[in-house]
Amino acid sequence: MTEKSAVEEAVPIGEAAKRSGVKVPTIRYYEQIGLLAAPARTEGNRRLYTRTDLRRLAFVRHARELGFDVEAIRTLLSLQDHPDRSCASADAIAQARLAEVRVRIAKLKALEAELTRMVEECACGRVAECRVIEILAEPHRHGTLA
Amino acid sequence: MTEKSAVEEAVPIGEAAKRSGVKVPTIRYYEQIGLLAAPARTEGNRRLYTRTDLRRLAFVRHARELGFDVEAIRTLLSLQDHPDRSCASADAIAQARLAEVRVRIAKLKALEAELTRMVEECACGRVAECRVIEILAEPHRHGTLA
DNA sequence: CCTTGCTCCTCTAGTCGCTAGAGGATGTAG
DNA sequence: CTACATCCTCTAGCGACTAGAGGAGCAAGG
Repeated sequence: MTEKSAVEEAVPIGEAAKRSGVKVPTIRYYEQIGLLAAPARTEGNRRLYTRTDLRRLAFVRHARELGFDVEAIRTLLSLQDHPDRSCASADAIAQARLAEVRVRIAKLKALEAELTRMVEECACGRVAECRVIEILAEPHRHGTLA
Repeated sequence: MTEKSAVEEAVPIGEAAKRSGVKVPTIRYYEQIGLLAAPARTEGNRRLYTRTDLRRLAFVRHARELGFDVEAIRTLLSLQDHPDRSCASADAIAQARLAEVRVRIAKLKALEAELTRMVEECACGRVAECRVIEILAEPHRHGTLA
């Protein structure tokens, strides 16, 4: 340690990755696509992340975990920068995402049911009488599933 | 109609797309990656799909709807061609997929809960007191979700 | 016969959100 | 001073398509 406890504002990208749980190349990628602003650099051209940068990074990570796409996160970040504005659009984005998630869950449950039927009925003999293959081969009306 | 009802074996790619519910470029793509064998062609170099081809196409579509990846479908198709073999690997593939689906469902339910909390608590005032933004900004232990 | 307009052909490049690797510079500890 | 870790930029790849350019074939109407 040279002189930590006192000031020690900014950390290099590896530390930022560790603290945020976002991988190093991913952080650089976010910067490249303009999702995160380019941080300050050292003399030696290395990125230095301040506490503020780290907070944004954590925000992005959390939002990605919730499945928001990059465009949505861009909007959410810019909303965060304007606390006086109405949060109606943030709400709309979250609601839209919630609707998507519910649709996905419903579809996956239908899949689960069909897959369960497949594996339960498979007596694991020859392919000729295999329910898995049979069900897949069945004539199938379009768009029932997925 | 020139002479339909009698023989009328093969259809062009557009018809195949309509009947299978797989889009034209996707059918060509499946051929390109070797998931489907190249069908016969007319003198004028157009693809002609027989009933057998259409059956395979429907099989692939159904499998994709169930979320099997192309590699899994390759295996399932080759199993279908050997009805005398054991169907254990078909069963294994389906079981693996079922496990994946269950994991996805569990994760999505966690997401749903968190998103629901967000939108329910959002009083839709200013961003400053918006729960959606607030929750995203919260310090967050890694890997709880997703 | 000829044009119109549809389907078809091949080929390349783009999508999304990363991830991997090459090839090199910089920083730090022993 | 020499390892070695970490950092830099840049390009290419992943899966499963999708979009578009640029052209050929074909059936039907005038």
